Amino acid sequence: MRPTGYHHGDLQNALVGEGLGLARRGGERAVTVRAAARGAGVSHAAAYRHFPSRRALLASVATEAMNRLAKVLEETTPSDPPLDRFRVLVAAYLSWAISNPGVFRVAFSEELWDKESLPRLRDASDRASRPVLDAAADHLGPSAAEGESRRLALAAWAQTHGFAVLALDRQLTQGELSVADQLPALLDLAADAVGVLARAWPGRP
Amino acid sequence: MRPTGYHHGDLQNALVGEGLGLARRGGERAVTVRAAARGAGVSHAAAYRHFPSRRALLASVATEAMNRLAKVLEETTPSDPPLDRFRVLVAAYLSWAISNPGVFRVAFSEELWDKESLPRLRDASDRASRPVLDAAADHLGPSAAEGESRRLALAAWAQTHGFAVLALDRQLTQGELSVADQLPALLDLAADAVGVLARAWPGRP
DNA sequence: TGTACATCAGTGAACGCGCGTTCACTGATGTAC
DNA sequence: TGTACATCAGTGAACGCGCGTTCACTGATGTAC
Repeated sequence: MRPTGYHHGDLQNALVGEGLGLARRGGERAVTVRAAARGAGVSHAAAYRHFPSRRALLASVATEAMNRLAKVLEETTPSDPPLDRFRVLVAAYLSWAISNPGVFRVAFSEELWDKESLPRLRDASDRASRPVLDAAADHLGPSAAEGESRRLALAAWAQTHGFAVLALDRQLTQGELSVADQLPALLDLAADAVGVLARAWPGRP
Repeated sequence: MRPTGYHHGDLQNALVGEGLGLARRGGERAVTVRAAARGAGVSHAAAYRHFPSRRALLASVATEAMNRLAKVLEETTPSDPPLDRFRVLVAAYLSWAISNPGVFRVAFSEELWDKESLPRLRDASDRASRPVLDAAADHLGPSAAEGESRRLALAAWAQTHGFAVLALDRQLTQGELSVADQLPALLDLAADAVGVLARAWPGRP
């Protein structure tokens, strides 16, 4: 539909876009039906033509967020040797999380993963974890059991996710520095730590 | 002051206790001045005799939460060999986080670490990280540089915290199982991963 | 090409909710004398 | 031991806020004929 004064044309996507902006500026709690509608220049009742509830809107925002994270990870150069791939993935994950704190948090919002399954969000999440799983499998080589490379991937992911969350929660700074200022040091530490983990992982030939 | 019908006697502590209960049941968003006062059997205006704002109440709740986590970590048996200490600490951290999800989250609430320092919360946090730092220093031995054992401690903490957060956000389950049901498998995986990390850490004699 | 009409995507007003915070107040406490 | 009084810790009502959600409605669109 072409946009007119009255009909918006693509309100559904516009609302998700606004939701991402709200998440960026204020985190999950800022993602409200009314604010998204306001941002899209539309009455808040109009949003209910496209989303049955705030939860549904938040789920779409989270799915888009998770897909963006997945895209960033997929776009890391996959031709590197496997061990370097870990470093590159860690750097991409941390950089994205720290540049997009509110959006990153919404992607993992407990509120959404709580109850029944949201298949599109689940798919986006699987997509995001694929590059790490692949790197682990490549690194351990074809002789490794599948379960073993999955364990390594989980451990590397937890390690990286932990650094991201702790940094966003200001647990790693000595006080005055902003999170972004500390990114280089953090990348060093995290990439080294994941490198140690992967290199020493049981099952490595 | 002795409690009477009119004067409560220890409202400040009672409000913090209620706040912990609210966090336990509903996470950070459930910790409100009005609900805490309600729980303590007092008008909500009364709470303002003891806390100047909701933020101040939440900070006290978070401080108490962090101190409880610290206590749990301190009470792990410190006589084990250093490498086993990591396993024990990881298990204690994860078990506590998964048994007290809402309280665990409040302890790390971004909202509180955001702005100016809250010295008592910072102290509680330092107290919680002490056992891990000590384990890292013991494990690496006296010849290791202080910075190096700090790096290992941070990496081990991030690893463990990452597992905790991912588990609470339902990122590690295949679907049907509850987080608590998966605790044994999670403990295995996380303790192994931290063990691999520590054993292989650069600088280990 | 023109028109009746079903359908769709908006509007604006309203409901009820729980919240943080403030205010003038009142009941209880403890201390100076 | 008794009493006046300052101080402290409560009460209850009120303000204003933003929210999710629903409702009857209206303007725009596109299709059957």
